[in-house]
Amino acid sequence: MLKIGEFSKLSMLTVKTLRFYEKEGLLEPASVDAWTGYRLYETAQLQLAARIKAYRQLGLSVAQTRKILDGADEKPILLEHARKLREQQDQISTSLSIIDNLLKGSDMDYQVTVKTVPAAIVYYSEATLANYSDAMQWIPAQGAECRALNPSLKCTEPPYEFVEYLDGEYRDADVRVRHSEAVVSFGVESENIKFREVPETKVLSIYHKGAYDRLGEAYAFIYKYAEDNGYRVAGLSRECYIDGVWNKDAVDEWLTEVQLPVE
Amino acid sequence: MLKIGEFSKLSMLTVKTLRFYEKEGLLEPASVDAWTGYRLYETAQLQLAARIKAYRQLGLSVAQTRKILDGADEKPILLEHARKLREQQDQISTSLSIIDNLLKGSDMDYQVTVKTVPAAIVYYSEATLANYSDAMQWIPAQGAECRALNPSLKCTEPPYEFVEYLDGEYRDADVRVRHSEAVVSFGVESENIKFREVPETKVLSIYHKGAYDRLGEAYAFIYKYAEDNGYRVAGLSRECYIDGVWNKDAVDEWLTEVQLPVE
DNA sequence: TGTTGACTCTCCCCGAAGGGGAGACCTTAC
DNA sequence: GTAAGGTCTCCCCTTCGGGGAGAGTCAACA
Repeated sequence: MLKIGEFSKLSMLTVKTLRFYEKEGLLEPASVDAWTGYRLYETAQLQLAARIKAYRQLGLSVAQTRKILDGADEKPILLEHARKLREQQDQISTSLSIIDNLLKGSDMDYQVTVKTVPAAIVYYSEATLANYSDAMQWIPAQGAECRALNPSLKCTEPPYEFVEYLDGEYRDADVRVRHSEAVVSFGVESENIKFREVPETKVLSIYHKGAYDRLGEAYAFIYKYAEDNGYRVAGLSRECYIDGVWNKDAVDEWLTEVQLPVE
Repeated sequence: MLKIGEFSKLSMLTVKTLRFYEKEGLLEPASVDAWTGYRLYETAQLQLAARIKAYRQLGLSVAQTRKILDGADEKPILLEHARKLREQQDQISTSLSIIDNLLKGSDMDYQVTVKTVPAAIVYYSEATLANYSDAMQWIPAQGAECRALNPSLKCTEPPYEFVEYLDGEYRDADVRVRHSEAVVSFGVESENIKFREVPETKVLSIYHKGAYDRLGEAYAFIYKYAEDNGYRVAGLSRECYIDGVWNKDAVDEWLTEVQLPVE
């Protein structure tokens, strides 16, 4: 019979851990001295301790380990665990490549985050604009037309409004655009205004501060970022106007989010 | 000014998380209504929120993120974090390959664990034995000789005693062996008995229960295991006799640990 | 004007897997 | 006899928020 400290040295589990495993029902001492409360282990229990240690080293939780020791089939538990480990591996690879990029490209103007944008019902309209600055007149007109068609239709709170560039490539004239704005339900359509449901979308997101003439850099950055870090582009990029001429006087306080659907 | 719920939707951070980040000094609301206590955020803070989110998605802790936001150089923090991530990756790869092995080889008699055996001072002696069963006489004789040379020298508590097979290959006759036993200090040597310090050693460990005639399977298993899972053998394997004829009558209660130094 | 439902506030407890330490008891050696 | 070291239980601590209670606030609807 071994006292807990001796068993600890032989099993390479700390005393704290042994007491914890007893509390969790993983590894009970062979006997407990009724008078002193000392835990007493047998050498034969080293085998069980090693088995527990092996499972824990694989990353299985105490609860999963207990299930297996209690006689559950270990196969599904191991398969599930392997799946989670592979997920973690992917996650770590992505993180590593992002860190590499951060360390290399010292001029990191943009911070990329991954979001999942929820599904939404939107009204939308498409147009070909002679140049970008026309958008500032065109977009409000779409909202006005929709409200004229559907006087009682509410936009979502908070608002979610975005513009997509349908050309898929950069051009500085005759830009094909689609404007969408989230609303609470479907409504009456017209030649110009249609409704549809935009599904939940995983996007890379960056914020651009300042005037729109440098938005191109943001696009270049996010596309390069997606490519460098193994994301597959899965849709048209979106521009969301958060702060702009309607609420900020200073141009360099304008804030625009650029979203790129991925995977 | 946005209420916490609106800011939460735009930033894709939960309300709980925003309050937590405020408490941690990561992201303070632009203002707090003195009367109601409501937190109010500005749209411009979405940029900061995105930055924080980006760091957190890389796996940086809140404390590290705060350091960076407080102006610390992010380069060393990122490098250190990348190192940790790579470590995790290695760990996960190993776990995955072990799980694969477990799932394939359905007859897993042995549970392998990784241990780090602490350094120790040992007395040791080497011999060539005609066959394995001679060991049962030879080993106690070494202990007796050492005690004769060093009457007051104590063995460590718990005892650590092991045998290495110096031939590096299996043979069933004329086996070259080295017996070592950990003691508390160096002592007087003889022709036969020498002292040395065994360094700390990382080993794979398995327990073998029962008679010694099947120990070969344990060796086969642990060597194959090391090879399959990317460990590099870094020394001679060791046999530690835990339970045996000296304290157990039943042969199938004998317990022997086989250790294989790796990496 | 009242009500109702949706937000928001603070405060407290919870997890996973033990680590650290206090205060009390036990064993063993000199 | 005593001093050192081992062991006991009990409590708090870690990370990053999640869940919920109880109370106060806000906005829309009747």
